[in-house]
Amino acid sequence: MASKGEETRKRILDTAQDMILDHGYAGVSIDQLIKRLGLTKGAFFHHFKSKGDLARTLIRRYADDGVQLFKESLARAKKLSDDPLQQFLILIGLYEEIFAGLTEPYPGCLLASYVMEMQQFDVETREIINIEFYLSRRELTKLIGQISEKYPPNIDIDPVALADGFMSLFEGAFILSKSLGEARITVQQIRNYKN
Amino acid sequence: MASKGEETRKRILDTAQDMILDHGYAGVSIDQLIKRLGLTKGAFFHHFKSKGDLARTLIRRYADDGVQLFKESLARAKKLSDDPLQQFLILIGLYEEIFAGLTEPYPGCLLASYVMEMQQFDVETREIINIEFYLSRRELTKLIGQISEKYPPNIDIDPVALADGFMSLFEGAFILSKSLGEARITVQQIRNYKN
DNA sequence: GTAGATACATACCATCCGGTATGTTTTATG
DNA sequence: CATAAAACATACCGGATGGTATGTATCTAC
Repeated sequence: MASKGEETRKRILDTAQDMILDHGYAGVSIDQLIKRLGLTKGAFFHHFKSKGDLARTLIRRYADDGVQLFKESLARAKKLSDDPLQQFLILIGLYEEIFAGLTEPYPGCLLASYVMEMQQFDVETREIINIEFYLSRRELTKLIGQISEKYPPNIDIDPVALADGFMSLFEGAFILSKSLGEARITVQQIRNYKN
Repeated sequence: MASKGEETRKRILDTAQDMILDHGYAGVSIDQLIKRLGLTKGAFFHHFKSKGDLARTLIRRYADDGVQLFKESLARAKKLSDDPLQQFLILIGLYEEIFAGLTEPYPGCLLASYVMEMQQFDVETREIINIEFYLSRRELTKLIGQISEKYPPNIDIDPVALADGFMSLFEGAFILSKSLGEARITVQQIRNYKN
């Protein structure tokens, strides 16, 4: 079992993430955060040496979780099919499942949230964001490349642009869903787009 | 010609928008803003009665400009063709032109920026954002509906979902372009998606 | 030209902010 | 059970923040 300290640290991270997705990073003060947690300044600064440290830790965790989820999902997809197109469709299906299971107050993407106030963060934090996007792009491009090799499209395509398009659709859906309430359909819509 | 006061007011709005797109709304203080403008507190609070007033005015202007641009572009498209599909493609082309003309430090969308710290704003400000998205969705849905009537698709589609998909792609492209530098290709990519 | 409105500047304030110094309690370990 | 480290609490600080009160210059209209 996790020690008391680690548990508190996790609680801080979780609550901070919730609040940042609603108010933005600069819009969340440490005072507000610890008040909601029922903690004190001493407790917070015992776990994080600054607010920027919290921001870095938070986005690193988010990015790492995202990478792991992608790896696991891709592994599952590869186990279920040898065909790259089928793998891609399964992959999307798995993500669809996850987002369909989420309750109404739609969370949003922490990466996008950070990007919107990029200049607020130090270089290291910004680097984490960039790496995450480049990584996603690379993996998606690889998959799409495999698909277009096996199923030569009638029009010539740019796998990188297609990967970007997919990611854009993904991130944009978060924005819409937040302002309109629900847009999970969009994720499902992607499947129609593929051919 | 605009009076001196109106000019200053416009300068405040323009500079504020620039700064908010880089630092987020909460990340921009009035002190920082007026310092960059070479103004004083008195000047600012003469033009806006609070920071929230600035936020509201700013997003209203942005939304109104967006609506007008859409109307003008659609009118131009309708003048150039009677076919709804062609109109849609021309419309996209016009937007593509605009974004292709922008210089490297990619601005971003103020609406998306606000959405990321939605709880920071009063109900009226949030309402402006919601209305803007609903309006865009309605207009796009109408257009797509006309297209699918004239060119019955081989799979049955949901015009609303397609409109959402388009908007998502649009908004998401802003995020990617901001974190990776350039993604205007994505806009062009949309054209391939249509058929 | 002068009265009033508009457009700014100056000085100030209460509160909040991130951060620190220092204390107290709890927990793990020998 | 003693002890030290870890986990938290309390109290405080300098500066930033949004906002106000009040003054002054500039412009406009009669």
